[in-house]
Amino acid sequence: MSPLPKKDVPSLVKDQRLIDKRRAQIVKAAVQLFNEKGYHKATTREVAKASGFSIGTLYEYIGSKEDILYLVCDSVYDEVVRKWEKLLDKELRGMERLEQVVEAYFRVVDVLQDEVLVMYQETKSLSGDALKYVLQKEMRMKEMFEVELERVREAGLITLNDRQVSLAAHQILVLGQMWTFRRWALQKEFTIDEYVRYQLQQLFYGFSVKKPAENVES
Amino acid sequence: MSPLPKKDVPSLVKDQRLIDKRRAQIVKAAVQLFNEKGYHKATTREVAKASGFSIGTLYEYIGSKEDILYLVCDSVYDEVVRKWEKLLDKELRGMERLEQVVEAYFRVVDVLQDEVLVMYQETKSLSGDALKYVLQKEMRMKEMFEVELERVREAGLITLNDRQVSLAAHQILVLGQMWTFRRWALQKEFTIDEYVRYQLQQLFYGFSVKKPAENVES
Amino acid sequence: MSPLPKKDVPSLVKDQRLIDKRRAQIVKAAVQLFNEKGYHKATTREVAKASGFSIGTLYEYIGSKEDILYLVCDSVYDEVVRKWEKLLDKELRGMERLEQVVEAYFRVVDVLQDEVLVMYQETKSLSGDALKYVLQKEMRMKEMFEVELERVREAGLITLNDRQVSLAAHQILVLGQMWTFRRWALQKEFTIDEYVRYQLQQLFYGFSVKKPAENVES
Amino acid sequence: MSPLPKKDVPSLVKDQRLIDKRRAQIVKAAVQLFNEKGYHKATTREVAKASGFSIGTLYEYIGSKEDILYLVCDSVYDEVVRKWEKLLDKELRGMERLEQVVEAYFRVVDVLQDEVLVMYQETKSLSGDALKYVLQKEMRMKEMFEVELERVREAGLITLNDRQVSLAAHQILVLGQMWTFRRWALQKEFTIDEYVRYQLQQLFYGFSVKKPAENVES
DNA sequence: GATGAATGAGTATTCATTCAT
DNA sequence: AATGAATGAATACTCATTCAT
Repeated sequence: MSPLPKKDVPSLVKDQRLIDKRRAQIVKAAVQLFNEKGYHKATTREVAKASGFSIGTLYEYIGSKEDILYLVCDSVYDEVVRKWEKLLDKELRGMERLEQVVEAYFRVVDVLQDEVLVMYQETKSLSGDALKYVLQKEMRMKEMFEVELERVREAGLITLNDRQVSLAAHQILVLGQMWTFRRWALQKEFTIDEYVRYQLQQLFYGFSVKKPAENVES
Repeated sequence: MSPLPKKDVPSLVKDQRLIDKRRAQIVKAAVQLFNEKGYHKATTREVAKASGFSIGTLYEYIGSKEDILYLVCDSVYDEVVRKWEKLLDKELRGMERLEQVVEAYFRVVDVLQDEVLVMYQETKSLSGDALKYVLQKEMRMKEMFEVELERVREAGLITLNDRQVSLAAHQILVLGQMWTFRRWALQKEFTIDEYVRYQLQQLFYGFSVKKPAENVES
Repeated sequence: MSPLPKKDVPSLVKDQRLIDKRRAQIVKAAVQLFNEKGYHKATTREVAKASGFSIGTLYEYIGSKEDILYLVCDSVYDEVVRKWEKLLDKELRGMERLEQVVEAYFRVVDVLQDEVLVMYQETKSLSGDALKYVLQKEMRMKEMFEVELERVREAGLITLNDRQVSLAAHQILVLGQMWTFRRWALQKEFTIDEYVRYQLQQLFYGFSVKKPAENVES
Repeated sequence: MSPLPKKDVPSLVKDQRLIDKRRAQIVKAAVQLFNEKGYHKATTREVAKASGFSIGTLYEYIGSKEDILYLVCDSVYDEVVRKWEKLLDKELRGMERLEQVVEAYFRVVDVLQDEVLVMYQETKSLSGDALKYVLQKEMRMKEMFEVELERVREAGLITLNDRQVSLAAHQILVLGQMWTFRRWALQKEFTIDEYVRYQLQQLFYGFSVKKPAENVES
């Protein structure tokens, strides 16, 4: 898929190599900080310090505090997708492929917990273009699940209509995020392995209703 | 169920009737404001003004800005439960009962969208006791769903183990909240009626897998 | 001596008997409060509460917070003088009379420690007329000592010129106050009895220089 | 004598040279301001403005308003001692030495009137450690006088017991401060030269009682 | 490119005072 | 006379951002 356009984050520095390096430092520091205290309570000074340079230098690589948040959200998305694709075995087909796609996503979220949580909870603090771009990435991810669901539907393995497929794609996305934003409860009850197993079961078979009452969807 | 303990919010005013009235005004104003700009960007002066009184008066009824957020979260929970219980038809049994419980919850969330969204997104900004009390209320709601699920399980209508029941309860809760925090996408695609129908379908029957691959849970 | 004019403190209440009673309550409460936290850190609400009535009632008897301080300073002075005069034995004459006058003053200060300390430390927070009236009372007290000193000088018992007499009167006044404002140190080292004894000795005989070097005052 | 420990006043600025310079500005401005309106009525913005920089800059060099007061008290003490020591002629001995010590102290107080007055009147507004450290400096000064008094006593020039020496040291300290806190009266009546002369006379010889009545101290 | 001192608009909170009941 | 709810000016302190070195 074609990479989505990114919001332009201004920098006073010319060397693109350096910009990338410094911004990686910033994102790493910011993720940790935002996790601990939240975006609003973290100060730019703290981000600079945690990034390993001065406040002045920080502002050589960003235009505003919000840019930091944008960089975080943007790069978290990229990393999730990168790691996720790495996990996929291209050979699988059918339900197994779908299972694998979902499981891999959940496992990446587990590994990038802090990152995903921050992106998830603070995205709403973005404004204007930044928000637009990040939501586009959200939608792009959702579409990836949609594509997979359509594939199994075309193979005749599931019987969902278009709208149900779309909703299911949202659902998968949210169930991954849920592993982070409800971790205060879920991670006391379940390991990631259990979470993957039970959620797959739930997604595929629901409550395992024994004697289907009337089918809700005619 | 016994009402959960509440955090003590200090007030300089003695008349409890008046306190309740003013705090209701505050909560109403705060919900709207926090929805528009978020908890952190809303100022106490704005809350006071939107509540219809001066900043000084606001502080006669709360001890700190965080108290406002606590009042919002606490009262939203109470209102959700109150409205929800009102919708329930006590006559129903079995899967129909469960269906109704979930549907009623989704519909209440739809009606109280702004309130639920604020509670949902800003709870994390609470600290100390306030956070503890609000999370207790979250857990209490989850337990309500758990009880319903156990009931149908005991009736032999579904085949989930204890942990799956717990997870499913979390899930129902989150699917309600999801209707608010993804409304930017979902509410463009679905009406609340559709959302209810599809999510019930999904919860009960999953993807309607045609030829069950190997069952994930042995 | 003719009573000095007092600053007019406005009251909405007509009954002078009641005014006096309430103001006595206010002064008593204020002295304690100002001692604990100082005039600026004590709030009018606290004064009202400690006085035994509401903030509204407080303002029926005073016009402003500063009036409270004025009432305190004014009444402390009056009480010091009243108690002091009570202690004096009118029969004494000469140095014994002077000794007694000073000793009685020190002892009254000791009894009214909290009151004197507040008056002493917070007088400077008064403004305009209030300050003027209180300083007049200070001067009046100083003059009382001056009169006594002049009396013994006229009896030929001491050899001080007019200016020295005036300074000595200031000194006596300050030595009394010093017992309160340095109590954190003095009252660990001395009892009031000792303080009286040593200060009288010092006032009358100085350092007990053995072989008077050249006399400083020709 | 070993310098007393100082309370740590936090600064966001790293250059110690600059910190010292800016704090000197702050102290100078604060002394003037506190003299005019008192510590409580002076605002931090006023201090900043009078210091020649913005409120933000002020807070780069202090942690709280109280720190300003602490800096004032602390530096006033240091300056008094510094200036005082400069005035002392190390050659003098005996009563002349004592006379000189006291006189020099009074003269320094006269020069640093505003500073001493502020320190004197506002010290009580300090809390916790700050107060502790400032009172330690007070005690240190008192001990300096004590040492001098003991020296002349050992030379057999005066006949005071240990406790009288201690009290006399307090007294000298207070007589210096008195020149500032009663300046509204004293400085109308006396020049500093007169004040020095009369107070020395008083300290050394008391009221010049002609025919010692009974000696107070046996 | 890096630094960090300077800036000042912005914000939560307090508290003396008023006034309707 | 007494009450206490309402008011809003005032104030300490923060922090994103700039810019001279």
